[in-house]
Amino acid sequence: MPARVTIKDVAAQAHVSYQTVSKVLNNQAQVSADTEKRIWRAVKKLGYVPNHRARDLRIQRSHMLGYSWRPDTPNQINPILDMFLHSMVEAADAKGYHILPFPHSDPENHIHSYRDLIRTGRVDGFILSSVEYQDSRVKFLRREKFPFVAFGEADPESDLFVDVDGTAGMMLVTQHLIAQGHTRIAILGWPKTSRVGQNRLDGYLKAMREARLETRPAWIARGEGSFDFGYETTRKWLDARVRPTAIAAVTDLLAVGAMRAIQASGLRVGADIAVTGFDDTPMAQYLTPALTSIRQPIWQVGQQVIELLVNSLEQAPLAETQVILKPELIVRESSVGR
Amino acid sequence: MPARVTIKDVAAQAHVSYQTVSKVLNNQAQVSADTEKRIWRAVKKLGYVPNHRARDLRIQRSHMLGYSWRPDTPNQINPILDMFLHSMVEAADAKGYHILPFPHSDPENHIHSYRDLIRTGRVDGFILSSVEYQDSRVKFLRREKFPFVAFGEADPESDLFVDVDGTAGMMLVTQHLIAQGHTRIAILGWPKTSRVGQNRLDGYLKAMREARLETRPAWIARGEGSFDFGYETTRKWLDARVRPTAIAAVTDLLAVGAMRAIQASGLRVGADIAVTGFDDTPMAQYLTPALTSIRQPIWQVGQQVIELLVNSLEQAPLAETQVILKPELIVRESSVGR
DNA sequence: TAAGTTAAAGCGAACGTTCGCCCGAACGTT
DNA sequence: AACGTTCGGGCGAACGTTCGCTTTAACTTA
Repeated sequence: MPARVTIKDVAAQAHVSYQTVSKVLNNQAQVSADTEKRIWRAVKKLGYVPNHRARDLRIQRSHMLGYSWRPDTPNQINPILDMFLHSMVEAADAKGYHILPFPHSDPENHIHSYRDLIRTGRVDGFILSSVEYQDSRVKFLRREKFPFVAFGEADPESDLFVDVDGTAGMMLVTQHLIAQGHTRIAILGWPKTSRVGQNRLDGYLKAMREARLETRPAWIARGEGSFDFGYETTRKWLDARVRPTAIAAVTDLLAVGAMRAIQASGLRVGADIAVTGFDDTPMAQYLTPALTSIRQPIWQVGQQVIELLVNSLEQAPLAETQVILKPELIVRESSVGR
Repeated sequence: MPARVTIKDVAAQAHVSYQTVSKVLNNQAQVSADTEKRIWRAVKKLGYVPNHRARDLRIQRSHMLGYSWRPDTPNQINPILDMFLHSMVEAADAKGYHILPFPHSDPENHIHSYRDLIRTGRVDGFILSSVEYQDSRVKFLRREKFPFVAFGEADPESDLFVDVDGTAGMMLVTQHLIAQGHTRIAILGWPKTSRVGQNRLDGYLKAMREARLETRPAWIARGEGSFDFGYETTRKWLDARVRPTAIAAVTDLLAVGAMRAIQASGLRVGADIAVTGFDDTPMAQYLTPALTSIRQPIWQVGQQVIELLVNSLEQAPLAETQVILKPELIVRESSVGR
């Protein structure tokens, strides 16, 4: 490990006091063009880079943004994480910040991690994902007046957030099915406690209402977003006297379960019964038939989240405090060819 | 934001000098039981937590471990990232460290990011993944004598690394196919430049040799690990005069391509031609038929990587410097039922 | 010419720790 | 009684910055 080159080395090289070097570096300087030039030359020559540890201590900021994500249940991956994290890391880097991922413990000890990171001065702000109704993290951070941005609608009144319009997404899907001539459309949804699930369901309901189509309570299923729930529910629907001709799922995994159930009963997905997913998981395109789904603009979400957070940290004027992005419909074989 | 409570506040509360508090906190103390008790009580009462920024500056460490991963090519996800990162984050946390993910730029400017993180004192060490032959990062860090651990075999002579035995994995798969009665087994592999790809191919070759089965050059395909390559290559094999009865792929995605080609030509995967993948991507279990694959012990890799790195940073004795883990065969429908 | 104004750069202090050295008291030894 | 040891704890300094105040010199202005 080579000897560190500090601001004092640069100062010596340029024949000025080290504080003057600091001024030039943060260009808040009253400095003659000549000395400025000398200083920059010295910086270049010695390959000086400011030491973040010292800088952060002095200015009482860490330039770190905390992020923790929900650990996956064993068989469910988080297809979004990769791109989301990558997007945030890049956006943060461009603004001189870094992302600090930390363990997402159970809701009980949850707040602990947040509190500790604040107290130890590790982070300047947080990014929250999977925000639910009455989220304890939101409450805590708001109480502490500590900066954060949520991915997912937090409190419309006061908080910063970025969200993808799930209602619009589900409307897109439902309208697509209707355009294909379907009228008997069932939905595989999430529990009522899920904010995201509720939004998506609303989109389905709205599209159905606008098309003046009947929604049967029996065709609105709510459960966990698992393969099994999709499979079993679909089986029941297939066994019923009147079958739906299309099934819209709020998750790709649920859709896969539905597809399997349909295929197991000898019917063809797409031709006999249309199926759609949500999230456009990577596997969607590789299923047989390939799954129609809704793609979220995750990269943009990451960029926006960081933009909002950094601007608020640096007291920059916020053009907008709440960003709602539109998702995109990806039509594949599972919902056409009737 | 509540006023920070510093070590001096604790000292005042306990009626000692603040340096004494520091000693107690780092229990390198010559302190009477009485004062020690007083100090701890004060710490509790005030809810004191040491400020990491200041501590890190003083001791010249950051307790951060840098990690950057290869950004995904658009259609390929990194199913491993989620669990790997999570595993590392947890392991690091347990030892008082944090993971710092940073942008993985193109190989050219690549080293820049590493150098900057070192110079600015942001990190104490690095975790490298996707290590290839003649990896420039490895060369650089070795030259700088900066601590790092590789996921993937680096230099057996000198470096710390954790790897999953790809050769063993591919042997497992090949032997499984042989046990199912297959003798004409083809392999979908990666280019020669890929270290991982070479290891896996070796496993196939070894298993075939041990079983005294013939390996035809035409049945050893090498290309990028894409769906298309799997699809096209398989089509060619199917059109040939003599067909393989089983196809082992070094990637799930390649296997999916193969499955599609087989199904497109009216054959049944499993019953007519067996297919196996590698990595046990989450989608593997949801394909029809479900895909036999090899699961890597990613969680353990993450734990071991951190263990190695932290121990080497803290000069702790290293029980082992190079860890090779065995993968696990997951048998599903795509390779049975002949 | 004296006073006032401005530009350039220096200087001390502080951020919150840890580290190593020093000092005094108590104790035991010859 | 004088001397060495040990223990408990205090003190100054340092890590590498940034911040705000002060000083010096040069330039205006009346």
